[in-house]
Amino acid sequence: MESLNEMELKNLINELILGKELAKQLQIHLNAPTSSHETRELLVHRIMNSYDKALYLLRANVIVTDTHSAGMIAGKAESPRSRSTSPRSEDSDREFHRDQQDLRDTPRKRNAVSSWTKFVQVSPGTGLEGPLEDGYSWRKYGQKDILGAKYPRGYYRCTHRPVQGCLATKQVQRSDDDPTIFQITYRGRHTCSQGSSEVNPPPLLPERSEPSLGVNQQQKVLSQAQQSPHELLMSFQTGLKVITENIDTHNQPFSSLNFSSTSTTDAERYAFFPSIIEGSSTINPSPSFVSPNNSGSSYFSVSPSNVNNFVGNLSSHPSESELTDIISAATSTTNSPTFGLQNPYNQMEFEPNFTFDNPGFFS
DNA sequence: GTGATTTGACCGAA
DNA sequence: TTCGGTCAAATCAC
Repeated sequence: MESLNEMELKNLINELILGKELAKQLQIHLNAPTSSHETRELLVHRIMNSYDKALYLLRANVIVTDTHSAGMIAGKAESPRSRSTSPRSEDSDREFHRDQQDLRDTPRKRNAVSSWTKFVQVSPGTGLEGPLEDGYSWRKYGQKDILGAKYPRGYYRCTHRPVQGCLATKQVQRSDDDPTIFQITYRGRHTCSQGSSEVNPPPLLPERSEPSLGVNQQQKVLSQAQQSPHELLMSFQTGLKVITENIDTHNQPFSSLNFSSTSTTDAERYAFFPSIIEGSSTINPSPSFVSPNNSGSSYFSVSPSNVNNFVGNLSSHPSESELTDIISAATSTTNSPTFGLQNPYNQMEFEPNFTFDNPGFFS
């Protein structure tokens, strides 16, 4: 495994320190006859969550190392979208056409198509499980039991393939170790109008469990789960209140708090650890930059400093106002329903058709 | 009736 | 020869 970068290392250390502090608290509560069972449970959950995040950091680093094309994970690496619709350099142009040629001429040739992988975790208790809706319409064309894998792999292709010849595909594989984690491997790029010009793609929300839902069913889930930004923020802040309260005097299940519940989602992780995705932490895409098919600035970006503050504050039990400020700052750049904390899956990554070499980006 | 999913068979890369 | 990826008929859902 490659060494963690400074940002990731800091986050990792923070999580481990937090876990240690929580363990100390648990020890105190174990020796205190007045301590309630719920409090102890709560601490156990938080400890596990802390370790979960730490492991996620390490795991993400493995992903960057091992993934064939890790653009989705490491922002500093080549984004798959960097070879998309508006190639700037000759090299990227050649690369683009070679990929297209590979897709057409040798569609079954393994590892010949640009691919990138992302890992998505869902909350087991929310009822919303499975791989994420990612703004594109996919049609399942196969499912296969994979050798050594506990769960079958689902094969999806772009719905617009028959009409527009879009060759984008994705594979969804549930993790053996953690069934709440899905490995989604995208192959090829969207050449359909949906992928290249859609202004307001559906917000990204979890699909149901594997085997996944159809498009219609996914959209049902979407409609059920959609909330306004204000509602999201309010609910988020409501959850934040829990963390600022004295756990000894409240028996509210911690699962209601996204940040520290055992049902940790990518929303939390990505909100806390954008460096997992951004790799070097030097890329802090503006909303207009992140997604070409989402010109409504639906993606909020979390700067490394914000994350440092966030993680640091989290470790020392930040006040509600501090957290609110952080969230407010983070959300101030957004004005669409796909507010990043609710739909984090794309906030730290780049849509498959994103182009770094977009002529307007670096200007 | 239409469109999406399921699933066994087939193909081809490794 | 094995196994991952795709095809296509059957089935399901709306």
